[in-house]
Amino acid sequence: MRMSDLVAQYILNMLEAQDGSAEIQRNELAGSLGCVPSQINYVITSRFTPEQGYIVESRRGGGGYIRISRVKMDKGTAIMHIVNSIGNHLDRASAEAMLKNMLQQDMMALQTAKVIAAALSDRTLRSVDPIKRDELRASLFKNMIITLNN
Amino acid sequence: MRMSDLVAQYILNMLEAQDGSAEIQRNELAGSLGCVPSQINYVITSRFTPEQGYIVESRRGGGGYIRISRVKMDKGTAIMHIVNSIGNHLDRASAEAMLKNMLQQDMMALQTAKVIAAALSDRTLRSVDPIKRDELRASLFKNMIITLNN
DNA sequence: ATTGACTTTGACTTTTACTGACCTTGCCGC
DNA sequence: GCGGCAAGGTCAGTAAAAGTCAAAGTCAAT
Repeated sequence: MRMSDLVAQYILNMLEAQDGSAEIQRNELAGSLGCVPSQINYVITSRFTPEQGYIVESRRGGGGYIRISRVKMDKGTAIMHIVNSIGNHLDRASAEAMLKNMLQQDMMALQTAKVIAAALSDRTLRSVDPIKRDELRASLFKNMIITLNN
Repeated sequence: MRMSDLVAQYILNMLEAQDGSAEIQRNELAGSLGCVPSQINYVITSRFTPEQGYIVESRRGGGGYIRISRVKMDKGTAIMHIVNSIGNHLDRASAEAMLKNMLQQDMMALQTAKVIAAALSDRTLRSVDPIKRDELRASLFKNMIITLNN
């Protein structure tokens, strides 16, 4: 079995045992599984993405950690469908349309929708090269709406 | 648990119990929590900054003290104050500190704070050149929180 | 044999926490 | 005023994490 699969399996087991939330220490886990620490990062960025329904938070420094949580699927399948339909680019008009739709379906509060719309506006993103802008918008949109489930 | 979290927790409890104002004695607190006195300063400078909505006053010498108080303002004023205090750059740590404070002061719903945090995280902004990232973060933060006014 | 996607690695970076030696300030008794 | 004790302040150095990135390796499909 590949090292990356072992690491992923370990995290999945932990999520299973702990109600969808796992907190690990990178160096410790790497040590106990016998791999280099950066392998953990690789596994996380390749297998625990928003597209796959996970939220990852971390902190450096003494007593640091990496926390991985699985989004709850019950009410949230609609959100996962949306996240997966987006791809790597998202233009402003599409983003706004999706947002309007989600609001109409009561998938979020009005205040939340306004905040998201502000983040995705061209005005906010004007410092970003237009070529990169839609890529960033996709990332922003996905990462923001995935939090709505938890 | 980290020592710094213990100290912070102690102070927060005191603020909670005493209507937003806490007075401590540095050496005494360090002694009772089992850390060196300068740890208290570390915690105060890293977690009870003006940016995070606190005012700290102190006096040396016999009968010295450190007083920490939470500043309170009405929501609209506070938002304007925060927006104005942010220049063209905003690093991740400051952004998180401000957000945490706004949440604690009930300036937004938890869901909203989560969405904003997701937008400001280094993970979401990964595709942006680190030099430009803080500039973008400032823009995102300001534009998002300004919508909370209406 | 070549390609290209995925994996593995380790050197280097950044962030956060903790500590102790030394500094400054205020109070008090003489 | 002066000296001494009793606070708190500063700062630089060390340690303890996690993050980044590019080079090298693997392997299946062509």
